[in-house]
Amino acid sequence: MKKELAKTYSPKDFEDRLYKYWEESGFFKAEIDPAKKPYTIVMPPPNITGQLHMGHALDCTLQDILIRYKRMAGYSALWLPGTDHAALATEAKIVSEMKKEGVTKYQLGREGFMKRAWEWNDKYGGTIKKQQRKMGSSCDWSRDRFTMDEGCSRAVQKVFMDLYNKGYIYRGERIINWCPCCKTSISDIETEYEEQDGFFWHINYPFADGSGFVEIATTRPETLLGDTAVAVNPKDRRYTDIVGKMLKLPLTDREIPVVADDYVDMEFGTGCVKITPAHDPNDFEVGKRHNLPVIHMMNDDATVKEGVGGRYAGMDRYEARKAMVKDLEEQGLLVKVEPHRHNVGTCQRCGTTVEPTASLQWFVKMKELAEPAINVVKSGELRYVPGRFENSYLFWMENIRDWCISRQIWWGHRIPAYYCQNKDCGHIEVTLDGIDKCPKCGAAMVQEEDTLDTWFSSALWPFSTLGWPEKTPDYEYFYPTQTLVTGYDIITFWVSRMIFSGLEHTGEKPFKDVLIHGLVRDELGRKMSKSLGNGIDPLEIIDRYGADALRLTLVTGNAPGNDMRWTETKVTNSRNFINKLWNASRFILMNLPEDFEKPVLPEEPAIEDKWALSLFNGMVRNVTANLEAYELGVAVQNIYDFTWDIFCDWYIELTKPRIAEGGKNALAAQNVLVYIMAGILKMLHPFIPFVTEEIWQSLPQGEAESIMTTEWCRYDEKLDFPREQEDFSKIVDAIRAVRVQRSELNVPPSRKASMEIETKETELFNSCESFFIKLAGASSVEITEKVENTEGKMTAVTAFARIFTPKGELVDEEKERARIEKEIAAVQKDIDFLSKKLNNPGFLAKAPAQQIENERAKLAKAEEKMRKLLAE
RNA sequence: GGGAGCUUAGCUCAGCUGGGAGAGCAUCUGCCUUACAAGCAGAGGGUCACAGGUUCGAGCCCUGUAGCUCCCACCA
Repeated sequence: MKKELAKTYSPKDFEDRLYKYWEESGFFKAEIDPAKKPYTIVMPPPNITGQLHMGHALDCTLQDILIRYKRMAGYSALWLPGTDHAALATEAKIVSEMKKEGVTKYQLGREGFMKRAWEWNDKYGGTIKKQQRKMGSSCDWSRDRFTMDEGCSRAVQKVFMDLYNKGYIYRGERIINWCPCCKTSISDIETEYEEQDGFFWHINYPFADGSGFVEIATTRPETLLGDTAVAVNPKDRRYTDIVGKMLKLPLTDREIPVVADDYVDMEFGTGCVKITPAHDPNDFEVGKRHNLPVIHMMNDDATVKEGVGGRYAGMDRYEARKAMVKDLEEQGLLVKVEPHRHNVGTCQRCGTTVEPTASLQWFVKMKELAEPAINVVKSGELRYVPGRFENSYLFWMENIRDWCISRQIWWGHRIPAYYCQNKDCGHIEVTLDGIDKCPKCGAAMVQEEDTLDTWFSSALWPFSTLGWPEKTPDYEYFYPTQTLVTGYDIITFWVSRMIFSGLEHTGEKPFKDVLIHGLVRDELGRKMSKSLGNGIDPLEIIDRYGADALRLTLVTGNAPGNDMRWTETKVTNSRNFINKLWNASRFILMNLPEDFEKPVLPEEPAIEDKWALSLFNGMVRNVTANLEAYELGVAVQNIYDFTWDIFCDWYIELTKPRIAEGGKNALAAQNVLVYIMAGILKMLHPFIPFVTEEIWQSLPQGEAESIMTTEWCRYDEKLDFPREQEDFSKIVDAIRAVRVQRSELNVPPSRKASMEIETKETELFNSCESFFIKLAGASSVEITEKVENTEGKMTAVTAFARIFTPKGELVDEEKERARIEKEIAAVQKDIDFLSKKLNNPGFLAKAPAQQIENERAKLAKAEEKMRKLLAE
């Protein structure tokens, strides 16, 4: 005997227990099985600084749905979990934690700091995994990985070597974005621009020969200290004669030339631009073209440098700005100050205004690597879902710039490059084995202090986690993966880099499909953020409504790639649906005979059974097709509609008379009920795994103990009953029509009424008479035959019923008349519409035959209905 | 400046390859009908942003306009 289902749905009572059961049973573990096809998803690794937020919850839910579905559909499904060391983000957190203790990372030293960082990982790396378990994630924890574990690190080193040897990695001086707070370079995409109110300072630079001034305009006057030229446009008539002249750089004793360069926009500002090659990307390029010196005027912490800074040396950049502007004003060189709104780059991690700085960094040459990554998407071999995200991906890839991969932080993969300490030799050796003597001159070698951009390791995630560069059995079987699920916000950061890395290093695309989802926003459509404090904690929702309700909410009514708003009512809707499922199961179970073992469909099912089975069968087909198309929202809607509208509202009600009657008929109905219920549970299991398992284990379904290990329902031709489906839908329509009448005539359900039904299909209606009594409140039903239409053929029939009081009078004749007239008008409108269409020669000539046939049938039906109405 | 998306019922959103507009919530009416009031039976509510075009036929395809959102680039 199966265990009994609790009276009320209370997810807390079973979710944790079931997760433990699944995990202990090893159901999440993917086996290498040559008889099965692999289906692999690698989980986007959350940061070890992370707490589960709604974005994770959504990400998690989508992946788990796909994995559970594919697992049931017969694939060897691997969902590989892991975490990301999140270099900069983690280091920033640790540093600020240390700050509270009054310790700096330099006091600890590199080794000490790394030790502390690993301790951090031990402490926090696991929290998000625990939270993912609460979500019901069926990932294979035995294959759990970390971007800095041994295998992933080896892959990183190997990739660095390979790229270096192929000439893709180089070291060079470029303008990078420097964060003075994190004291490291950050990549372009880690820089966020925000509009800020600033000023435009107009400053006169005097000519060295004392012949007047050139007026320049700048938003960052302090960078004047690094100026090495002033540029004008060569086509600018105003300035042709000053090109080549020397200027005296204010506040310094340096002289700088006027150069001509196309980069200068004549229309903007004064048409004269101060050139600071060390602190502006455009100026850097101008400087290269004109062989200008590169003068750094700032230290790592954005204070003014000793030596070039004169009396401003040691001041903070903003302090220096103030002081310099004041001095310029006193010297009469400040022309004017205009308010100016402009975009300022800030650090994604800490929000500090970044300082563009020329510096020696490691880069990956991207142009050639991007090429195959572009082609693989253009050719359709690798697909984004929805496809529109291919545009932004391709745009980025086609305009890609070299990737600055070195970071001046400690937490991460240290670059395996070694520098000869002999200045005259200067040899650089890149090696995985370490080296302490220069192979050229024998002097000591010292390893690069910098570490790699965190995305350098996550770019390898789909294959490094499967054992690459070793050709492990996992790698051979599970790679390339099938689907990558992630938000559109990290397409450039991550997805694009995985694609080119996969192609370059494994020769294969790392995945076939990229399923993109949107953001979960708050009720007002704002991004959920810590600063706004508008985030909803998934764990709190789980606590209040259960993980299933949360999961269902996150997929319902949402199309791929679209943002969704979080509202509490959506969760209650989800919970209500699950509750409905729970109670339907309880109804089925409470009436089942003790010895019921498993559902066996009756030899000759009743018409309503066939109707329900046929609709169920169609639902299975639709849901499967939608899952295959990643239309998870539509898929779940299909099941929702069938379960609530067809199964609960109609079919269960229809079986009640038979069940009350008992015996053979009852048993037939119960078999169908259990059969369909089991099917619904399976179809819903990927979406709401816990409750479906809990019910499954109480249901005598005759299959596996865990629903996780059962086989996905397939469309079954034997369950297709088009004839009965159509016939019985007429009964349903007729009952609905009676209900409408009752409602409009204010006849309460308790007041039984006698009914006259006119129909051509007397046999059908006679066989279904009992349903009118049970579901339409009929005290008696009289079915009379309506004979043929003009052509003598049977047409589709709408039954026409009239309700009488127990005494036999028509209920409320006046209202009834009004109702009929209203209906006549409606039907007339239909007829007009349809006949107009069918009299349109263009339609008849060009529309598909099937379409014309459909319209004809509809017209005939409407006309039939009209005749009946007029007969009243 | 470049690109993408959105605009459908009071609200939040679906609507697949073009064939008489859908769901949930909210509103209104009536129901404690022995699985479920976290429920049941009904009802009302839409010029599918606007203007053109293609088509026998457009929420859907094309062009343009307006408003909103996001991404990328960033002029000193």
